[in-house]
Amino acid sequence: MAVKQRMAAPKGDMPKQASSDKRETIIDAAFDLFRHYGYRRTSMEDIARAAGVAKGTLYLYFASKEELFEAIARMLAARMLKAIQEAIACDQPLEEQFLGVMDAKLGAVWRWIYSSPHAAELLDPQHQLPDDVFEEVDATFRSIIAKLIQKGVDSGELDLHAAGFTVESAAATLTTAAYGAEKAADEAEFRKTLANIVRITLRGLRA
Amino acid sequence: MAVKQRMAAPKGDMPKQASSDKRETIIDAAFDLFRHYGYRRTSMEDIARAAGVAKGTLYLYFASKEELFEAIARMLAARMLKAIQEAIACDQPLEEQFLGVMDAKLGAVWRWIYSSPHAAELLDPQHQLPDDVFEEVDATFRSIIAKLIQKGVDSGELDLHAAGFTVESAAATLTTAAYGAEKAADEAEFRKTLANIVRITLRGLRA
Amino acid sequence: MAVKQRMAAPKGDMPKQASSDKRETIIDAAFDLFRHYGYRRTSMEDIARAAGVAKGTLYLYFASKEELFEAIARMLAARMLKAIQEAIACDQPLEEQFLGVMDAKLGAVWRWIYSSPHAAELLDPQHQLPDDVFEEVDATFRSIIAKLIQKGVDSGELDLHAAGFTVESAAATLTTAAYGAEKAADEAEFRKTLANIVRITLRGLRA
Amino acid sequence: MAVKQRMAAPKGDMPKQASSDKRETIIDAAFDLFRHYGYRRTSMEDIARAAGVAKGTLYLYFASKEELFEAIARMLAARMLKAIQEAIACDQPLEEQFLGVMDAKLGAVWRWIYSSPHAAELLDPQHQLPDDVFEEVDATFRSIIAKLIQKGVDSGELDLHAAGFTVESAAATLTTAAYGAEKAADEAEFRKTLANIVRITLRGLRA
DNA sequence: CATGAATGAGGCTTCATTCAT
DNA sequence: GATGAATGAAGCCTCATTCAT
Repeated sequence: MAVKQRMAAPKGDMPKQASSDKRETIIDAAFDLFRHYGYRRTSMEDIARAAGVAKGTLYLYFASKEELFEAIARMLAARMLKAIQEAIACDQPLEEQFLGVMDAKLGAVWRWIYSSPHAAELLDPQHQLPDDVFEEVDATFRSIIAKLIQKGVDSGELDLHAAGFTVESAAATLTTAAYGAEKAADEAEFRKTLANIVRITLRGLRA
Repeated sequence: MAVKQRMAAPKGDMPKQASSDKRETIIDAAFDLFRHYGYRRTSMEDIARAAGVAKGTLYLYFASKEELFEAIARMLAARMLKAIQEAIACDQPLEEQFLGVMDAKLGAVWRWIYSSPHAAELLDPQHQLPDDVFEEVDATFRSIIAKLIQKGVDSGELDLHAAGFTVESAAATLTTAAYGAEKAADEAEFRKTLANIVRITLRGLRA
Repeated sequence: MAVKQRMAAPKGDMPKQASSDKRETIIDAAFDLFRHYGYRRTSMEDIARAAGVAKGTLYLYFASKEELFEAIARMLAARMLKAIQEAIACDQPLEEQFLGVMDAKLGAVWRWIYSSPHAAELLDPQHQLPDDVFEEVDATFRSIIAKLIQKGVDSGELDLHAAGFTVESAAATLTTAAYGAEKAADEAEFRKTLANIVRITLRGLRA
Repeated sequence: MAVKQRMAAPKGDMPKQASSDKRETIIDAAFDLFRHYGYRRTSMEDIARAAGVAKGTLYLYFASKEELFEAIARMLAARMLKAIQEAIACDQPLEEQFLGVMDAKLGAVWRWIYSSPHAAELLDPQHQLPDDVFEEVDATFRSIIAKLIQKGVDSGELDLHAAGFTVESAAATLTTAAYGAEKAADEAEFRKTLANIVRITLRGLRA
């Protein structure tokens, strides 16, 4: 997975590249094992073997098993943020945009976490994730959802007043309802359920 | 196994009580510790101490740590089933009944599981719960939701056709959306979120 | 297994009988289990169940698991002693008598101990058998063998002098050689091997 | 696995030695303890302490207590095989050769196993030794005994026909009779008893 | 930087023995 | 005498982490 590059290093001044590679190699290997076997059942020994390095090497890049886990979480958060922001780039009908943003976030989580038989363990807050790891992701997500709702209100498509919601409470409710889709057993069901939830809730807010 | 005898105790001699309830004492202690510290971090030693018995005593009632965990799950399932069935006993407007049933199930889960910082671990399928432990609960729950929707359709309050749903898909969607409420941070938020989700989705199905 | 006899006890003065029965019931059950599963793998729980009594009852008859084991050994020693003494009662040719005595002792040991897959454990001196338990058996055995050899010398059938033996050393050697037969895998092999050893060693002492 | 390097150590720096021999150090320590205290009463903790390593280290070399035991057995089997093969190298009278081969095998067993007060436990088939561990040893032993008998027959020294034996049955009988010597209480007695058995049985087969 | 042998605390489970009833 | 629930010491094994090379 990690490609060694000895040739192109003229002096001795560029070990960052290889190092960075090794760091990612480890993260990838660990994430893969965590998803397949869970946090507990994946030993540092396993990770080292899968990454093709010695056990001690892991501790050169991560202070502990827990910190390695956190690094994975941070990587996932970054990917989700990017996906969410890309989802509103294209111009589409309101419902499609809702669906797109939600799939960008929830779908990513689903594919990375919930599709694993050990989803629960991976989400256990025992792994004291620094509070801010997913905070930015959530904030961005909710603000975009709120913006879309506002857009619907402005265009007259939605009528929060009739339903007794504010933009904020509507955004919170839609978001939360959508979370339920993560219970899905497979990706097809996930997509269908998410679409149904978006459709039914938007109907509830329609003018 | 041990028969409870509260009535026929003439004097104050009911030492049988403690012995009979030992199994429950252990379950309670274990559940408490699991919620507070998670499955992994709760040792059999801890449970024994909390239950006020010796370590070996635990094994008189449960063959292993895992089996003790399963006993807890079974107890919770039984309580939920009872709560769900009680929730439809009283006559109320449709939305209230939806809310009642959902709170009976999801609220129970929330209070028992998700309110714990270790909810995730407690739900980890690693603990291979016999497939049928929560099956009856889920089946009952979904069938009652479906019945309520049918009732709404019959009374003309709901119009699935306009929304493009069948009774089944509507029931599934409502149920799933409601699951999202379990993400709530505290019980007040849980109740409010659940109410919002029920309101907004029912509106989406209104005639 | 143990028959209760409540009727025939006129007063209250004869509990020795029943007690003694229970003691033997326990010994029988324990011996059976020890032979089948070995000392370690047989728990006091198992013995109690097999004997049809409660665990605590075992301790009314035997101070410890070890003492129960010793009681079994003592019982076996007594049976062997009886068998050995019976073996010389009948009049027969010298070789037959040798064979008879040896089979009485070694055969008994073989059937009771070595035929068990856990023979080794049952003979582990960890079970500190009081030194005298099998002492009398051995003494009787050797003295009878010595007597038979003397008889052979007196009748001119054996010639120890030519072979360079005394009665004692000859008795010891025959006895020891015969012990080897206990390596046999089944009783048929045991008998054949024992017969061969007796035949060949007696030939070695013939005039 | 680890290569020993005694020669090329210029200074006094041979720490490699200790590391390389750790496996053997553990085996030696464990064998010693097993002989003195038996398998059961020797804990992994004890072995680690005796070998001067940590408990976990034992598991770097042996997967379980049982496997450590098997490694000891294998080592003993190898040593016995070597001793047996060396015993027929030198040219000697028939009886001396018998004695030599038997002492090589039985004497080794006696010194290693039966001299321990826990011989029995060490031989308990509970420790499911792979069937072939001592198979080669036994096969070699018996085949050599048979060869020696054949040699005696060829030279006219032995006369199996008169005694009613074949080479095979004679070999089996001698071998088995010799096993009895292992009952000896100390090494002097063992040697004397073995010599007596060999002498008397060979006399039984003489022409 | 990299290695991997070594560590040892900690966890689950068993079972001989006790004792209140 | 008889019971069996309760005890708790002791045992085997795992694995995150360290450190000398």
